[in-house]
Amino acid sequence: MRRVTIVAVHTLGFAILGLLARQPLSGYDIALKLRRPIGFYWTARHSQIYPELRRLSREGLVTSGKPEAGRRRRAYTITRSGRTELRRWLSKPPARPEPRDEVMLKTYSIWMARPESALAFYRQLQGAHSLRLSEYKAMLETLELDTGKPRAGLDEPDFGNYATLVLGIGYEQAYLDWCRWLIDQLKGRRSLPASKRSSQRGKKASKP
Amino acid sequence: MRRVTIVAVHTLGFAILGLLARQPLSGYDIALKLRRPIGFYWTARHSQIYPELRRLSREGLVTSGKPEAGRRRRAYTITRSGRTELRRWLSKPPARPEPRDEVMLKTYSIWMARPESALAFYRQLQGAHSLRLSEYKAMLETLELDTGKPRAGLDEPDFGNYATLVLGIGYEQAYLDWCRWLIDQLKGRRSLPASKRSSQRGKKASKP
DNA sequence: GTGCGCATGTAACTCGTTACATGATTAG
DNA sequence: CTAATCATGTAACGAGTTACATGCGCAC
Repeated sequence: MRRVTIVAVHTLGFAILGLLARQPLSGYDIALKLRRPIGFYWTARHSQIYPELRRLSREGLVTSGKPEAGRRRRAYTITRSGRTELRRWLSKPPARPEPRDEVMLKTYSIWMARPESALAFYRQLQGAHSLRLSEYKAMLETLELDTGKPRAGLDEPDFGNYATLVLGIGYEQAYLDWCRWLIDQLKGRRSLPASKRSSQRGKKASKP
Repeated sequence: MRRVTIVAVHTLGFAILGLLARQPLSGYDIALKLRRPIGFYWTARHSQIYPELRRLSREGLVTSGKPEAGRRRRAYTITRSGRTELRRWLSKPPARPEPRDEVMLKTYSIWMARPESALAFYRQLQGAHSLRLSEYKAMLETLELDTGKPRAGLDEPDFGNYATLVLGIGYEQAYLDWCRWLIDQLKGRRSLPASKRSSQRGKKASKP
């Protein structure tokens, strides 16, 4: 006999389940992981995490033992049904994201700006993204067996880290290409956008 | 004599000012523009827009005449100080965005998924982004003088549209590269990530 | 013994969404 | 005349942030 329970879990709940599927953690630990590495694509403060953990616990998706001997710390563990719910969520088509990109919004009005201040703005942006790119690359290297080859198999947690980093790097590279192009434009040099320079960009991606 | 007024405008307020800097619009028109084209990087419902317009009006950044003859419609116009505020905002470094990327969050846990459902998931994603890319490309073409050359000058509104589209296209291309790579991985074909296939990707961006 | 990092909790507020509500104009 | 679109407004709710608050354990 199978009990059909309607469980409504927030996205944050799944972020937490995704962490606990790898190892048991306390609320405090989760807060740390939600800064780095997950913080690159999802964040939450502890003021959200503790209530969410209690909710997950109420739903039976995680369990918490008693606080550790002599410590206040209380570790949470994912349950069988927690894993099931997580897996179900993984294959559900994502909610279309509400776009909130302040840089794009500013760029839409770039024609209003004084060229010198625009130049300063986009140079600063370029610096920030370039830093972010090196950070990602360094993290990727530690997960690589060989250049471009993940050390982990498809069913190992590290493959998740690897795959997200690959997108992050692609995204940052595209962003930097764009910064360079735009800065050139602002300086009066009318170069081609990166995406137009080579006609086979991306075309041979799956058939090397 | 110069009055120094501390004006606190929401990001949405600047989105609206950015639109009104191009032409006078009613609240209704703004709601439409905030679906497309601005909707690609910022959105708002009319329930936010009307109150925000009244706030901007109170601050003296926009003015609204009487409703048009016999119509309910009321058009808003940006003021001189509205333009000044907008320009000031443009060069201010952007607030670091709170990342909320559900797809990345799922990918982080991809090792938990059944390969077939993961495959279906990322194929669907690929389709959606591929559609988005063609949409961007079609929009870009209408703004192009010649392939890769904007019709508009740096100080014309259309340059803003052009620049945002260039990033959008770069981003979607990177996203599609990643989808292809990941799908290959899931199928057991261990191809190189797009970013590793050619070592000069992006390097010659500003010096063709 | 004191200050820092661990560890958890809650209240107030903000921004944004959904839903409810109304009325005018126009196309068929 | 009637339905769709234009046009505006507000209330209730939800998710997330900032700020306030507490207490333990350990290193100096």
